[in-house]
Amino acid sequence: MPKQVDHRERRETIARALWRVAEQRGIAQASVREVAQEAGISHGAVQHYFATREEMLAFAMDFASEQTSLRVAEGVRELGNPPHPRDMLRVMLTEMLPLHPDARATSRMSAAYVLEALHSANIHTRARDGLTHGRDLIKQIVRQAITDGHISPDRDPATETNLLLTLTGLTPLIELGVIEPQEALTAVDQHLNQLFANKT
Amino acid sequence: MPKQVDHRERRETIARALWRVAEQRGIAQASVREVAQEAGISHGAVQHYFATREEMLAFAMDFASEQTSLRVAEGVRELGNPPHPRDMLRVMLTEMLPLHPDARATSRMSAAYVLEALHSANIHTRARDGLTHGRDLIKQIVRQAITDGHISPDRDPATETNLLLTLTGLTPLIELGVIEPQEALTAVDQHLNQLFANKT
DNA sequence: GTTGACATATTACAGTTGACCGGTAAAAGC
DNA sequence: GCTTTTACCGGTCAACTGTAATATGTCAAC
Repeated sequence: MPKQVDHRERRETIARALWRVAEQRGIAQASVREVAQEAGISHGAVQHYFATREEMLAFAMDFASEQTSLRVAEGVRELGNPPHPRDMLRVMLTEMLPLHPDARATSRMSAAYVLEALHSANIHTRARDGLTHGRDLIKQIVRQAITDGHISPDRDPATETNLLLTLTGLTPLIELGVIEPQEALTAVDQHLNQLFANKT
Repeated sequence: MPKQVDHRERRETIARALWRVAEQRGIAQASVREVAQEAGISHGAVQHYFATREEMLAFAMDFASEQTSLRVAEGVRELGNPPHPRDMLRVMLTEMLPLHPDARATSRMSAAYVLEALHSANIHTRARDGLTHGRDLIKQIVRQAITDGHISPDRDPATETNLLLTLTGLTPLIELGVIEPQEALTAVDQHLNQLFANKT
């Protein structure tokens, strides 16, 4: 057997280097050479792990989604047992917003992901499936919360789910410094207050 | 006097060509040459109107914001007199969402604008100021609506304004086909219902 | 019809890009 | 020792980029 390296780990290292370049200089500047330099390896090495730049970008984007999911899972695990649906939704939303360094990196990759999806059939499918999956998770929580009497049965699960996802629209306001992180949290809590109004 | 050309109009023509390229192939593909070809002129002509590519992009983005404002103003003008604050907010929000071709073009430019602002101090300032201005307009409407008794005085104008702006977060869901335009409108109306609950 | 100002087109240049390829080093099996 | 497989490097090439310099076209005033 030849010299062995954890392929997956290498790719993740390169992906994180790409995140840093994208965060500081934009996705457009994330060339193979630039990312290689950021990762401290030769551009030939990057090519060894990613046949094309497109493949590298796609992996870095999927990796960002994956890491976000892991952070959410971690946050939910720290909640009481069983966790209150309101707290679960709050964790999900706050981890999707750029409120701390890790979340900011993945948030920016997600933004670039969506923009790229608009003119790349390949990425479009993956982004859509990912979003649909996340939406279904939230919808299930909302449905269960209605069943358990935490949310008024008058509410339409689908519409309320869309409105919850909509809170990620705070991202541009935070990123551009139009509002403070604290104001974003206030807005999230206010929305959740309304959703869980007059209930436990 | 020499042959005269409406400078502003030419720049807008080029900007619209840039929109088309950006919409179909992404901002990254919006090179001087590509835009020139889309506009049906030589790339030298584009240079005549925009010294640099960056200047061209900045103009196209500002032009998009401007056109959105014009569409909003037009929509508000078509309302009753005096217009109900709820209707005004609805027009603003629906014109910012990619629900028809013009709005989609400007929406995509806005998205690219924000992404670009994250690593360009120049654009950052302009994007932030533009967003802050729009936010102040909405906040003023919310304040007035509270004064006029359309919205409960229990609501905090700043937070409610942030939540209204947040509805632009429906954009990715619409663009990726996760939800239908009709569902987006339902969500907007549901949010406005809650905001104007128990009031006229 | 000459001039001057501006619009547009052409060409050139230097730099960067992604992709490709040959070569080398290292590790493991034979 | 030899071969095979994997990891990595560095160079090369064609294509494309933004931009500058230059040339040509156009039209109105004098």
